[in-house]
Amino acid sequence: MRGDRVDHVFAALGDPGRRSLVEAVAARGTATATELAADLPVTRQAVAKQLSALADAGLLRATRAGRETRYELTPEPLEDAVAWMVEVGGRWDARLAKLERSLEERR
Amino acid sequence: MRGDRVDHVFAALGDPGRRSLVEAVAARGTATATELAADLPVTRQAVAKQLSALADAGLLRATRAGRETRYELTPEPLEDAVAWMVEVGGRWDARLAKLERSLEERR
DNA sequence: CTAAAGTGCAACTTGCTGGTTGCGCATACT
DNA sequence: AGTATGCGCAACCAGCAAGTTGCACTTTAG
Repeated sequence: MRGDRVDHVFAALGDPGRRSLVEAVAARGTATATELAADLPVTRQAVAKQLSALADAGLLRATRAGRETRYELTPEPLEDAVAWMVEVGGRWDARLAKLERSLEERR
Repeated sequence: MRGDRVDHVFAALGDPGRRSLVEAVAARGTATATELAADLPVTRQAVAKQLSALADAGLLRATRAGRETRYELTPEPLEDAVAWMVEVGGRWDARLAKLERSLEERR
């Protein structure tokens, strides 16, 4: 069921640190834990844990290449989250309603 | 800053209980803490706390009428969250990119 | 006027979660 | 071969956040 997946997505995106990690990965296209940790005031393991959590939520995909593991964005779950938002808010907000229609066109 | 607001929104929606509260309020149009708590296995105060948190995030609006406080949905912050998602995922996902354009039209 | 309904505030408990440190293992460099 | 780099796992710590209980305050009802 999809509602379950949305749960994980929102939970994952709930943490500001994880959100900025998603942004960073999206900006670079691909990244490793040590790369990202270099620009952050936290340990590599902390970043690795968060990346792992994001991967569990389906937002990132991990690919091991040699001795490094590169992460890349998998934006499909974001669609589900967006769908939830426009579904809940669509009746109460004109712009969200418009997006809702725009989303349903493609179903 | 609006990114700050998005932070609060995602944090608020990160909790499954709060998300279902938002759904419940949206479904009823308007609701009070005791009303919602009646259908849940938690205390009224717990619900009240969550509603208060959602109100702080800007997702709900509280209106005191007599001895009861009714909450209603204010979906504007959802737009910001959607905007963040399509902005991050737009380059990697055709459907999100389409939504991004659809969103920018209205700016 | 008295009782009940509805709410808010505050203190306390508890489980989760993000972070750290300390390893051990695999892969690349020289 | 030997060293350095990168990663994952596990244990541990500290803070937060969700929930509960208890109480006081206001508004409606009888």
